Amino acid sequence: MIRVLIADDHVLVRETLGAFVENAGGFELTLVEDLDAACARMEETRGYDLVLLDYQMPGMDGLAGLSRAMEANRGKPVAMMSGVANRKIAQEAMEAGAIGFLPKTMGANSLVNAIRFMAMGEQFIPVAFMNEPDESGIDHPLAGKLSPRELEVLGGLCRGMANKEIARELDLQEVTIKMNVKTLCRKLEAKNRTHAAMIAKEAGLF
Amino acid sequence: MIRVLIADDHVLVRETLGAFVENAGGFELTLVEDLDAACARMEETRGYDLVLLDYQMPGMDGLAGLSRAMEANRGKPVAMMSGVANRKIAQEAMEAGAIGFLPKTMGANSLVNAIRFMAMGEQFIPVAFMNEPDESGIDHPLAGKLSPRELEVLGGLCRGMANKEIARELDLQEVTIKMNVKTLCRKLEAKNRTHAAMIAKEAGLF
DNA sequence: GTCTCAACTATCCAAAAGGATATTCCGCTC
DNA sequence: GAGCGGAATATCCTTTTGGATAGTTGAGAC
Repeated sequence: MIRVLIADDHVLVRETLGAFVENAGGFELTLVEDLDAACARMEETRGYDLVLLDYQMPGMDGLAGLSRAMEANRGKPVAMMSGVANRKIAQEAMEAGAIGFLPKTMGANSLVNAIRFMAMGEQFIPVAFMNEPDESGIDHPLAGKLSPRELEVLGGLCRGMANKEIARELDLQEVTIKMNVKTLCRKLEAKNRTHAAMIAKEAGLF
Repeated sequence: MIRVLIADDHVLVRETLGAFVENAGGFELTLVEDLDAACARMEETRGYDLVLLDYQMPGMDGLAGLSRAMEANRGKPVAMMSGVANRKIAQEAMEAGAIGFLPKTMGANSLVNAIRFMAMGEQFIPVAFMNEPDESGIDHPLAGKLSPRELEVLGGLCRGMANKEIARELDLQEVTIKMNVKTLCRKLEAKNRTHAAMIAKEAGLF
């Protein structure tokens, strides 16, 4: 029997999740509704084979709650789950020592397998979740602020072109490119063209 | 019963893997030793719930064999496994449509779970595998060619610093930095400092 | 010891980049 | 049509880069 503790403040989630896992067989389940209760149960029982924490739940306070739970569970696997969290949060959770991260969009059957997986000490994150387009990048905080022309020039910078070359390519005068570069640097808060190019690259613009 | 086909040219791997999966229960296993045999079995049986292919096996020819197997299995899950492949290959395999990628370093128990997972159509790659340092980056075709000093200077470039600033930081003369930049550009085949910085960034050096 | 090589330094020069200001041209609004 | 703002241009100037050539130093090879 795999001993699992699930902590989620939504009754609905807790119950349906619990029912599904129970039904799959081989699990001894405990359900609680906040972090305090979860830690208390861990202390009592000297740790579960796997603890599943909702990312946003009374007492969690982001990843601080994760650390608390990991301590209470005596180093045995603790995973996070969330209906809204994005890839970035998942990665931070893993770096903080979580054994896995489950988006609630996951199919219930897959979820049972994931639980088995993590209970035996294997890290787990759904591949689809890791590959989904990074939301923070969709509305590039940069691209919106730059004119089309400036984007073209920035593209030239990223290819290591000189102002003169960019000017030829865009059929403009060199001075104009200089201007563009200057405003680019201002908008991107870059010290110079090289810095601007790096910022663009960092943001994944090119 | 989950119907699984495992194709690997090493008898040892095939047998131990097979024994382990068989032992876990719930699987109907078929073992073959090359891609041709695998495809033949898929055609005969109208597809397995999951097909596991060794990355280097007679008939595979890299990822070409994967495509062939996916077709033969009528769109049902096909995964790759390998004892030597790195992250890059794994990603390519996933992009080519593999349902998962298993390094042979994986624990046998985890492996059984992974098979269950993939058989129900969920993508799977071990997190530890994805997070391991990218081998292609260890011996950066670049890093090896550059002296430690040049790497420091390149770091400065990537932060958009002027020669003078880098010189102050490294406690050298500006002319020296100029030299370093010049040789950097030569070694990286860059047109100028901006280009050099972009190449470094592209290679993941900073 | 001498030789060699790499890293650093020194001067000098030309080109590119960066910055300031003013002008023209165009499309827009009022 | 007057007024306005953005994009492109022109002129002028300073700083930074890029490049060539040559001299110094220190470590290691012979």
